Amino acid sequence: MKKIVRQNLVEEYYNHFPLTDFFNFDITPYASVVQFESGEMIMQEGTAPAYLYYLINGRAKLLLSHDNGRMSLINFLNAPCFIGEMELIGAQNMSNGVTAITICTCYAININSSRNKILKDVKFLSHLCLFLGQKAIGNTYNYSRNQSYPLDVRLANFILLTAQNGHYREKHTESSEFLGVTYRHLLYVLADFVKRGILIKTNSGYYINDVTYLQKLANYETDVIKVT
Amino acid sequence: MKKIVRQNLVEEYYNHFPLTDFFNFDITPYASVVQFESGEMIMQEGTAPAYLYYLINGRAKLLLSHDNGRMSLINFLNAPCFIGEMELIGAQNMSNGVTAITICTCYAININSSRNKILKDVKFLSHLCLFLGQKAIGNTYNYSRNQSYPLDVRLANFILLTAQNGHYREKHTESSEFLGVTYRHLLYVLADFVKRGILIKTNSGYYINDVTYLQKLANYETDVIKVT
DNA sequence: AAGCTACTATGAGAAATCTCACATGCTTTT
DNA sequence: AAAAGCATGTGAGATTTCTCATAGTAGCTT
Repeated sequence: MKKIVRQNLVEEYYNHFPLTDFFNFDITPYASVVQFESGEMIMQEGTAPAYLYYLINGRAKLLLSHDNGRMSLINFLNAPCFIGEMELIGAQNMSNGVTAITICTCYAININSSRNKILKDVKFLSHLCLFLGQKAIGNTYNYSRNQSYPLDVRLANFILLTAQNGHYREKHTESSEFLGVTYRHLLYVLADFVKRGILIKTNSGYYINDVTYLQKLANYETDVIKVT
Repeated sequence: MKKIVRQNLVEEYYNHFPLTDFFNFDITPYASVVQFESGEMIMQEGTAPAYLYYLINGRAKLLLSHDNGRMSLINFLNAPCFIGEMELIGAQNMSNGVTAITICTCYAININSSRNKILKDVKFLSHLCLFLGQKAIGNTYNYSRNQSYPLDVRLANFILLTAQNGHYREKHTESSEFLGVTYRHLLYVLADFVKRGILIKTNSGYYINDVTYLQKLANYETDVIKVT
């Protein structure tokens, strides 16, 4: 986590993403602008987070570790989005793990010093309710949408979400678990993508050769498929 | 919607489910206790709801109608649970449809007269955040759990959720859509359940012959399945 | 009465997906 | 150095699920 201190840069963020509008009191003494590198851990699972983050730029993933020490990907977090809000309001006792996929720029709000003020701030609570509500709606939409689609569609989505610089390099074991299919089958479909010229296999993963087609697949409209 | 007026009954509800604890002001002038019959519409889709409900007993289903006039089942609502909270906070402009599955007892809070007070009440907003957060967590858990399981498991769950008095009588077209499988395949699996003696076909639906087995299936533990 | 739509129902073959079995390479443990 | 654990890869056969085709029934329309 790198704190951004260049004053003019910080001001610019505040201008574009007016965090101050979320609170009835002055939040700036408690907040700073921070950045996480791609792959860096934003929240460690099981620990009580010290900050409430508000992701203003970037993409992260939400992880859950099982008893056997395995990690599984639960969901993606896209800006703009709170991180750590569940723990803050106590909906969750143990925090989930969150890792940056791309570079993530966030407001970091120190909880310890401001918790009482925050949790009694009508403006903030309203915003949080709205955020949680919309997230729930989005999730529901996504889930019910996903469930109907065969793996190639979901995989296309997944690749687009996790790839960086046109390069997909997730572990097959983790992907297959997240996508709810067998490792074996995932490999079949990946091989099929390669055969179709959508992906190109590299020694460290897969290179996206035909983004357009991948996007078409991901957006999945019956018509599109019929044509293919 | 039937309003419950017998004073001692109303008091009993308030004692068991202290709605008053959700607010910093006295909500009772705005609230009443109401009951919906099984199958009765609790919220009509597309209309601005007049009440915020808090379901204290019963089970309902959340519906969404498509452009073509078709309804699809999105989710189940189990007590205790808010109904209409998304519309209240403005996370959703058009309300979803909600229909009672079993008899549903709710607190009905008149929105028009109390909206301003409610939306500025810290206590209520905190509770709502907590509710929304926990619901989101539950949903996520459910969805990621479901996606991995074959139809028989999900169907077992679905039957248990929708059946009344041991009788399952959903329309196959709607069920198959909700479960994300073909009509054809749903019938196969239902037929299989009948063959296995779990269900018994009646002229109006299916009678649950072996609840225990259905529950085992629904809870799906690898061990259980291995044995079968 | 004929036609239309929607739900139910069943059969047969195809496609998607799973299970199991086995081989390889890379790390970590012993 | 051997053993064990884990991710990758591939093959073959089994199971689940889909597609398509066909029919019957009920209600509604014309």
